[in-house]
Amino acid sequence: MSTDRAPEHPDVRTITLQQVLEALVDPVRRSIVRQLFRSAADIACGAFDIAVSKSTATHHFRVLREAGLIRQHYVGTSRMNTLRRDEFDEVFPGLLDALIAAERDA
Amino acid sequence: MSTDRAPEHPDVRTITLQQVLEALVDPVRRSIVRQLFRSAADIACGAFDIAVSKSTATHHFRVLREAGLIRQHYVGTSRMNTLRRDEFDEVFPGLLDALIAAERDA
DNA sequence: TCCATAGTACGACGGTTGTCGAAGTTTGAC
DNA sequence: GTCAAACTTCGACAACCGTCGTACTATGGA
Repeated sequence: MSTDRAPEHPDVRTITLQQVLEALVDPVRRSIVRQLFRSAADIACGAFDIAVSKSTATHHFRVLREAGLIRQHYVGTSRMNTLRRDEFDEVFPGLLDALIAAERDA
Repeated sequence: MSTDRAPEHPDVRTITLQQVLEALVDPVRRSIVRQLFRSAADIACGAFDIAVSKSTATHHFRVLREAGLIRQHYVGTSRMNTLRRDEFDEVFPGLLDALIAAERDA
């Protein structure tokens, strides 16, 4: 009975720098963003290389989504993740690139 | 008896992005950085427009100093603060500008 | 229908951090 | 030498955050 499984995605223009920094100060969440940044395709929650439990991972994805950094949609039982790169860059120009560049070899 | 009042200033090249983000995720510390960014001259600790007690301010300045963002030196009883902008930009190119731009009207 | 897979929701717990006040130190001015 | 100004240091306290396990839901395949 198709419940609404589509999560809320905020308009990036309503996101504050405070939210973005709170999201990206966590190394696990930064790792998720880096993996998305490097990947051409979307990545399922379970396919990330992160060293935390599933419930913790769910928490991190929610924080990233609410900070306007990622978009999520279901494919079967898998939740796919995309970086909202272009939208984000319009509101915070240069920020994502500078952050990624700062950890190029991580 | 001139005790050594010169505080430790880390080489910016040894600073991690993690440290920088932990420093800048705090709105009070970001406000300090913004005020320094806009000012041509150095600013004494007591001359900043921040809404915290002196002991809390001391704490914030230490965090910023240890994150390689500011340089401090005494002039009389006043501790003057400078943004280590050029050095910082070399290690984290574009980051400071992007962050300042994101809160241009704050 | 039954079950495995993929995630989410909900407490709970522990460590970290921002905050303050009180007390101490250093400097410069009178 | 005395005193005020400018910070720092040192606990203490409260709030927040990342973490986990357990229980739950939804989907798709056998």
